[in-house]
Amino acid sequence: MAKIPEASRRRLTLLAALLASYKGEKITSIQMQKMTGIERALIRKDISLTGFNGGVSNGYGAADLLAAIQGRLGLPLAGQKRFCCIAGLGKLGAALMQCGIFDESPFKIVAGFDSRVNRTEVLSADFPLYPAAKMETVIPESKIEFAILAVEDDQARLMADRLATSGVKGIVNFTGQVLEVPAGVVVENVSPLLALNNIVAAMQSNASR
Amino acid sequence: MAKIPEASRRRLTLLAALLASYKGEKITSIQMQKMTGIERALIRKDISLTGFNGGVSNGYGAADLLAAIQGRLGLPLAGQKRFCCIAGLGKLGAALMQCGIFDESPFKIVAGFDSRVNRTEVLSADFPLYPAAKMETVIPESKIEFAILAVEDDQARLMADRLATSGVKGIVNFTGQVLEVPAGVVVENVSPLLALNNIVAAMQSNASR
DNA sequence: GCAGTTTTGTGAAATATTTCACAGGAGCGA
DNA sequence: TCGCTCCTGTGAAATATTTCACAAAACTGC
Repeated sequence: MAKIPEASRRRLTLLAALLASYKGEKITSIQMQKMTGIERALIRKDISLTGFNGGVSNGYGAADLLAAIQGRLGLPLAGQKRFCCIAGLGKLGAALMQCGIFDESPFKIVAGFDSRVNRTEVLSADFPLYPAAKMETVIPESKIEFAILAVEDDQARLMADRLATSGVKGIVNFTGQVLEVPAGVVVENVSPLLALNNIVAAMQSNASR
Repeated sequence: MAKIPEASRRRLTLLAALLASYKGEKITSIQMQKMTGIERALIRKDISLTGFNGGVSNGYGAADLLAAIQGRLGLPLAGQKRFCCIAGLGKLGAALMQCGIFDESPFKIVAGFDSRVNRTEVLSADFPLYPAAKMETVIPESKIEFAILAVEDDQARLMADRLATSGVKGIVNFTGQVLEVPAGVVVENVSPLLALNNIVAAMQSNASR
């Protein structure tokens, strides 16, 4: 089966998110266009990349379509657990670990790290918190695949290195730093500042159309 | 001047982030490739879209290149202030407003909103916090252009609507919901869950290459 | 069951993006 | 200054992506 281009992958993940919270039984490409802003012909092309073929002239079965996308992209299903850690337990890292965002998801946080011992001792969570020095042993032992990076900017690259060295395969990067990681490690940048800059750039571009 | 395609824009914003923290005077496309993973020919093409022409055979002047990218994309400079608000003052929203991430940036948070009055009264910040009912008046009055959306998923769409109606032009979406916004409003999705899904999808794709 | 309407799935055409490859400018060491 | 090296800037070629457009499939109302 051919590889799915990055742009299609991102659209499909977005569609999966949409479908996961969609309440109806059937959904058409027109409705999805309205909700996501993606051109409907493109939505159909993307869906065809998954091999799904259940959209029989009056829309797609939402649940089946979601399953097809998840299957083709290899997205984890609700029942599964894939292990994550949080690196950096400052305000933001602590909030991410406490806010319950991962509770219903297939991603489970099983460790937190901070280089300041007082953070790991003052905070509490329903998974263990370690000093950063333990990263290299805890990550492989706990089979941690992903990390949420929420350290201060000046530690970002060092920590990313250490996460990668420890075996982490994906990093959600909340810092403003651009991370240089070994091949095979995937970084997703979600820095609010970068996001705002992307928004400003998009606005300019729309304006001068 | 021609419009810059979205993919190029995103790469350029990333390069801008890279350059903003770059310590050297000169930088080559090869170094930038190493740090960002973007093919160097593509980096040069992207730079040429900005009209910058100062890369004289031994690399680009980092500061000049940064200025050129910022100028072409219309990114705000360090001295400027563009006003933002935070909608949703739960754990995550409160952390975002307190963690100081915007302090040195051209984005300034000037208001926080929550539909639960006790949140706006218990929390404190160096800008005012309002009940959500005040959004429609405060946003235009304070000339707020951007919002950080950190409400619970079940309120996400409603709040996004209200932000857009109030005149917000860009939303950084921390919720897991896909937002349907009027034309002219730009959404940047930074949900950690969506990010993790994107990472998983990318990993699969790299694996089966 | 039939005519009308809606929507999918998909080749083919139209665009857009990325990669290639190389001329030419600039630094460097002797 | 010369020869060597490194790097940019950019047409042209190679790919990839998106849009178009339409046949075929399935509901709807009568």
